[in-house]
Amino acid sequence: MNKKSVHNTTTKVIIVEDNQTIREGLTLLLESSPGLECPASYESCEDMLAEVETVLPDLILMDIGLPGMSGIEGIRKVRGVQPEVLVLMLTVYEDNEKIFEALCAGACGYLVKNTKPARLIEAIGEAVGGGSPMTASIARKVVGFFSSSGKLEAVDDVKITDREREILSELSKGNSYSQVGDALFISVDTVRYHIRNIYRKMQVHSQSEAVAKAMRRGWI
Amino acid sequence: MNKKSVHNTTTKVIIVEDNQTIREGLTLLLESSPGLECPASYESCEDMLAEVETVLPDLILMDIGLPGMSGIEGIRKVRGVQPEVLVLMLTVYEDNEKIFEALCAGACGYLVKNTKPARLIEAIGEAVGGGSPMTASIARKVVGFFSSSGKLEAVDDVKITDREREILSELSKGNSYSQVGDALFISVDTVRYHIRNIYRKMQVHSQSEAVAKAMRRGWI
DNA sequence: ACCAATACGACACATCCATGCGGTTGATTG
DNA sequence: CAATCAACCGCATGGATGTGTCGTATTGGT
Repeated sequence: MNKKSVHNTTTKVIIVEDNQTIREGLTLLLESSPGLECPASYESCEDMLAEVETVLPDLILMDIGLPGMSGIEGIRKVRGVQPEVLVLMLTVYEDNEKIFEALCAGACGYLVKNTKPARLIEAIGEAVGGGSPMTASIARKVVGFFSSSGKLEAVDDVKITDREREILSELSKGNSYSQVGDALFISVDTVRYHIRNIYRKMQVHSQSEAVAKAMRRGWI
Repeated sequence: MNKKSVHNTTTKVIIVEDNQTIREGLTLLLESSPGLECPASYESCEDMLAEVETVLPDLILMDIGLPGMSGIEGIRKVRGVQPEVLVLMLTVYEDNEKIFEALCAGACGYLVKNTKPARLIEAIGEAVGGGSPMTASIARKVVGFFSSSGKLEAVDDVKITDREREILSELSKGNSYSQVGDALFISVDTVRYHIRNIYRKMQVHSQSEAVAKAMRRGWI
């Protein structure tokens, strides 16, 4: 929580958007909305980053396709110096890659540029209130990421036992067979036994391959 | 797209909820909403699964804490037989684990039980329309998952070279030193050389540990 | 011109791994 | 009760790995 927001009730929103028309339109919209103010707007992340520590915004409306530093990189940079600031993407990109890059970088919401003014104001309120505004289709993509990762790497019908998972986990920590045996209170030969079964089930022939595959499948 | 939904404009919503009062209240709400119908409701996943293939619902309102099979397991089961069906969670649980399990299992949205009737009806429309309705705080948790995974594992200042990354990648595919050498057109001993450097930089002493660590750091 | 970093190559050797074979025990399930 | 399965244990062996030490070549930077 920064000092400014304690002392006033308005939410400071700044804009990073290279298109001047859009930028000015947004500024007007924000300024005409009760509870919001727009103390500054920028046409590049570099400009924004130069001032962000004096302006201390509560929320940043961020474009992606910008001259110089991309909006994605801008998120990382600004959250490096102002970890509490909220970043709301407002862009034309609706492809998975951009969406996930932005969210991984720390954006708290993602809107597309044809969003109606009223919805945008509402979304800013949502973000400030602890939510993550997204368009319907983007929300579905985000949620869909989990159900696809739930399937993970189309597991070809193999199941691994708890014990085998433990063994793999120990191997991934760099333990040798005998160390794994000590850790799990079994003999080296039993470790071998389990690893044989793991290799057979996963159709691999080395520790590294087994560990890598297991990690991609979310087993360890 | 199932046959039924082609021939009528109403959305079939069924309910799985063990509390009779809530179940009946929801049924009334759905039936009184234009465009929605509620042909059936169940107090357990088992009951629902027995009829779902004849009822052919468009959407399922699903609780989690149920007698017998949990709602989470119910999602997996029902999507096994009806992959197109939408599942909207309606539960009291708001902890990360339940949320992510449900989404991984294939739920398309997640609401909590104190949701207002009007919002619930709206959410059903959103889900049918290709969205993923969630409460604000749950949306933030979902998005927060990405930003935390984006950080990966705090890297203790080490960098590996492109060549070293290639080597690790080959090892993770299960290739032996000589196979890696063949793949990258270098000798086995050079592979050894690179692996020595990798081990030194990462402070590990086995392939598995190196591969696991590299994957957690997003290097491969 | 020199230094540091990177990539490449070679030899040696103790240890570890992958895989073959053979077993026993207990719990679950048809 | 027989069958299955997970977990447990042992032994043998060729080949792979981890680590030591020694080189050369190229490249980018001060």
